Amino acid sequence: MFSVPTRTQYGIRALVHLAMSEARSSTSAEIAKAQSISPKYLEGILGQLKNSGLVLSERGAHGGYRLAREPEAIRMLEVVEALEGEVKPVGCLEDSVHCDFDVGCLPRRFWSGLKETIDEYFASKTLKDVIET
Amino acid sequence: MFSVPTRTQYGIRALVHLAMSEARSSTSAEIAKAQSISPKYLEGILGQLKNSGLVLSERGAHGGYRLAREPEAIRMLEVVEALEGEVKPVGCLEDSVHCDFDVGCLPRRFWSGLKETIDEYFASKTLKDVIET
DNA sequence: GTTATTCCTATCGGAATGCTAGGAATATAG
DNA sequence: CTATATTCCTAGCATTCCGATAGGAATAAC
Ligand code: FES
Ligand code: FES
Repeated sequence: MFSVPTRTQYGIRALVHLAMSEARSSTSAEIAKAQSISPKYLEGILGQLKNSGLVLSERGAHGGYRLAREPEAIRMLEVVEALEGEVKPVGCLEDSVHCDFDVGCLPRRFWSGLKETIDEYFASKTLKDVIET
Repeated sequence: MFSVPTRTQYGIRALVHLAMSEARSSTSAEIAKAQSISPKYLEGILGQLKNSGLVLSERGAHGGYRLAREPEAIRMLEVVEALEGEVKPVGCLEDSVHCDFDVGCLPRRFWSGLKETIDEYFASKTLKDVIET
């Protein structure tokens, strides 16, 4: 249960790779090979990270990707939200949407607490924490 | 992200229903109607909860389901594991399985910490906590 | 033996996931 | 200016998973 999509796992591995080779920029193909990730698939993932402002890119020969900020300034919550959207255990956590449970929705608070717990974990970790064993 | 399958949501709603009507036993159809859950689908879910020893059942006329223990003795971790299996964010958390990341696997600890965080949340809540607002 | 119920197994449509393909845009090198 | 290296964009596809449904067998009460 709660399995993390490969998209997110790969995205994080890619960021780890970039963090380890800071300064110089790495190409998508290089990262894919080093991390055993399907090259074309990774291209799309890096695109997402770029659109979210987590990495910078340069096109053309000698192009590639590098981190937009230092690892300690990249919160993992940002990363997972960039890759898979907000953590939302159950759909009914949106405002004003309520299930039709007649006696009022008891599980709601339970799920809401779960979301907070997960969000806090992700928010408390930075990319630097991830690469430092 | 991290959306909880309806299977688990329904299972918990069913347990809540049973907890609210303790002592007397409720039929699957009755719970399904009260909770707006597909009746046949719920049958299977209750079967799982029964096989995990969380609810007791009686067959035949006047049969039905009831909690196997009091709500305060039912940890939510047991419930979610009964319904969806162990919380396992990434497959590589199993012992001795290691990804082929060449410089050693840095994200591993990150995922492991996530699993612990989620498990602790579920383990800290009982069914009684869920029904008490 | 009739009725109410749990229990078992099989199946199915639709959505999501993980991945692949092809090529356009863009930058560098020579 | 051309060849090359790279990001970027869009479409499509195979497989798996999810949520749900169907039919009926077993069992217990009355
Ligand atoms: S509002 Fe989510 S189960 Fe009720
Ligand atoms: S052991 Fe899981 S990503 Fe490496």
